[in-house]
Amino acid sequence: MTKSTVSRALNSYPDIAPRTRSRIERAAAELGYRPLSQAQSIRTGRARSLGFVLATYDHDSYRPFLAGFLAGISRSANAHGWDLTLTTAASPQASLEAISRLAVERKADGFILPRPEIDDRRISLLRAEEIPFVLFGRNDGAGRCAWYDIVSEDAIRDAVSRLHRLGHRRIGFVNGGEQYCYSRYRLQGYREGLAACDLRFDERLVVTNAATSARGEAAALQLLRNDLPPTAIVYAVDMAALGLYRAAARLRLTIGQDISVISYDGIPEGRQIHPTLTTFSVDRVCAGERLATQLINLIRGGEPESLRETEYATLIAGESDRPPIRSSEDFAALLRQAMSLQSSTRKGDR
Amino acid sequence: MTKSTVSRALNSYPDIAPRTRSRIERAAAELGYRPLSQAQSIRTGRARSLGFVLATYDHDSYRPFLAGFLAGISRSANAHGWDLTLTTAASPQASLEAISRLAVERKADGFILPRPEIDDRRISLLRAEEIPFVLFGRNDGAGRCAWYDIVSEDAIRDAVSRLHRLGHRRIGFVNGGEQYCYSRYRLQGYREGLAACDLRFDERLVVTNAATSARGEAAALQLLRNDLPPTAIVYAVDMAALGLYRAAARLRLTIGQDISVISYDGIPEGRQIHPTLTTFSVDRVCAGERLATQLINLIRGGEPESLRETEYATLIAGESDRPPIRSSEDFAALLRQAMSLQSSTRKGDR
DNA sequence: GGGGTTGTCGAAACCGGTTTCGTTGCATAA
DNA sequence: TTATGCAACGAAACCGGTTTCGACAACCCC
Repeated sequence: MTKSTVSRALNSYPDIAPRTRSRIERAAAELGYRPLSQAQSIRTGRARSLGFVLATYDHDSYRPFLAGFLAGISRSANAHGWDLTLTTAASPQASLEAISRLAVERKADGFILPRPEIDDRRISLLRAEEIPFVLFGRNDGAGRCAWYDIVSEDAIRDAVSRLHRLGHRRIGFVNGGEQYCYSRYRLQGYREGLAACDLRFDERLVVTNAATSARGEAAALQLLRNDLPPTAIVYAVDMAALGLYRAAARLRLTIGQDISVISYDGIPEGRQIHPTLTTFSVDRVCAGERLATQLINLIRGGEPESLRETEYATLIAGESDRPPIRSSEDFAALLRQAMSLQSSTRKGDR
Repeated sequence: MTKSTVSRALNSYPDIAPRTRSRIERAAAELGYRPLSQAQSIRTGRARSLGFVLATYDHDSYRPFLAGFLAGISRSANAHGWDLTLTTAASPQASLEAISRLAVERKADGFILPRPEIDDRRISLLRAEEIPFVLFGRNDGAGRCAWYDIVSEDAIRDAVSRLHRLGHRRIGFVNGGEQYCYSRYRLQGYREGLAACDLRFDERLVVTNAATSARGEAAALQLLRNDLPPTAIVYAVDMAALGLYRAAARLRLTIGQDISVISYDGIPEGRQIHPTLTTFSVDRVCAGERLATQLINLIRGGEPESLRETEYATLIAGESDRPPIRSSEDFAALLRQAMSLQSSTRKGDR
């Protein structure tokens, strides 16, 4: 019973007799023996660890989810006997360097990449170095990738339909960062929703690049300055939708009455704000779990094409979407009044 | 120039000639050579990695800070050539198991423990196993520990003084979780503040165990039901203070007029809510950096007693603390009216 | 019954380092 | 001049595993 026999038994080599193998396995279980991953690593090159680079320069929107997302990754990784090596990066360049560093130092055998961009340099790097990775989000242009994604286009489409059923006929859309792949899907969902309701696409009702509440507020004001303003707005990102609450407060508008909103993400603040936000919620814990599992399978030699999963967002009905209480024309008149009032009193503020 | 010479040169052994050492160092720099930590680990037992166990069962209050905190840890660790191994735990028991696991598998050489509790089982475990750790927060009962902490008692004391200067004479206090060490310090700060202003401590003005917005809301209602209610409340935790906003909205009170509030933490939501929250902000990035640096020094053999640092919270003045507009008696009358209105309309809500 | 497979395991090399020990050369003291 | 000591380095063992290779016995076939 030498260590070489033990090693081969535990790694399911074919040249170990079934009886020997089970004896070894039993003994290992009794002694609580688990091979040190570092020792394995120097021969195999595998660290049994997943890499995750947290981009601190990225907008805030996923921070509320961070704990849950990490919990999902960690839970799944631990279940397979793997661990999570985390590092942060303050710039896109630093992200790339962090990935390379973790890879050459063999601190991570593969990476989970959140929020893929259209031309994502992380993907080019990882592919060039032949390092396994999974995307949290699809990337159509990237070829054979493994990914997990929420079909946000479905959610946005349903949001439009839902508002239409409530009686809204001018429905705006505030999208997230254009560099991200998700914004294309969500815009597509918005267009699909309009088409399904026989509404015309009007580019004056669309604002993009709003993923923070400040941007979301500016976007709302921009939309509401339209000649024929929307009576409802679909936001692609919850954090931005919170900006609408601020804009509404400024203009003395009541959300759920003067203007409706449905958003996407499911941040906890949406349940606490008044009126509560109707939003499509994403299960980040589950996402983390699935991504970790997929990445481990990929590292073990799975085919990227077979490691693709999608999930649906679930509607959390709040109080922010109600039937319109007036026509778009009347709303326009009200807004003109509110905005002139707003600008004339602004200097007196504070 | 054998590998043993190189190893000793890079690890500053004394039996290497200065000339040889510098030659080796230069060559290593040119080739970009860095010893694999796994290979080192099997002989030295050190993984050059810090452990952090994220407690997902813990209340939400530090989630907004999580990214920043991790960024601080990661930045400092990387600067020293170390890495961060993260895992999550869904229960206190799971926390302990996660710590043991990471330690015996040598995935972490030491741990950063956030939010120490009065009788913290993590501390007993780590001490019993002789594993290095640093606390984010003091723990007077734990003996020779290294820690980094914000002197929150100073902040709370100053909050009381500030409200007193504004004219408030009935000042309530809503504390966080009693099991945590920090709540003792903050209560102490509250008492010091009262003493400095010649105000009497009145236990009816103190609520404890409120670290979430739901609890904070309930705490506010409890305080406002007093015969002589506070015209200002100091909250030990921002998340709980957000609950006061909800309570105020219910009771048709305007924060910064009918009631003032100063809180502690500096969560970003405080800047976005209306009126903006006056709060003492904690620099979590810096905390992470310092903690990681201290832990590395501790692992390298530093004395725990010499690895203790404190920092001050910085006041972020918002609009939530203003002079009282009426006496506590008048406020009590107003509240009685508001509360009866509230309870009679409650059934009609929604 | 002898030679070739096949199944099973031990021995040994190896991974990339660290650490101990022994050797060498040189300076110093006897 | 020779013994002594020390500085500086190489050789080799070691850490805890993995992987290759070879040995041995049992089995099969002719």
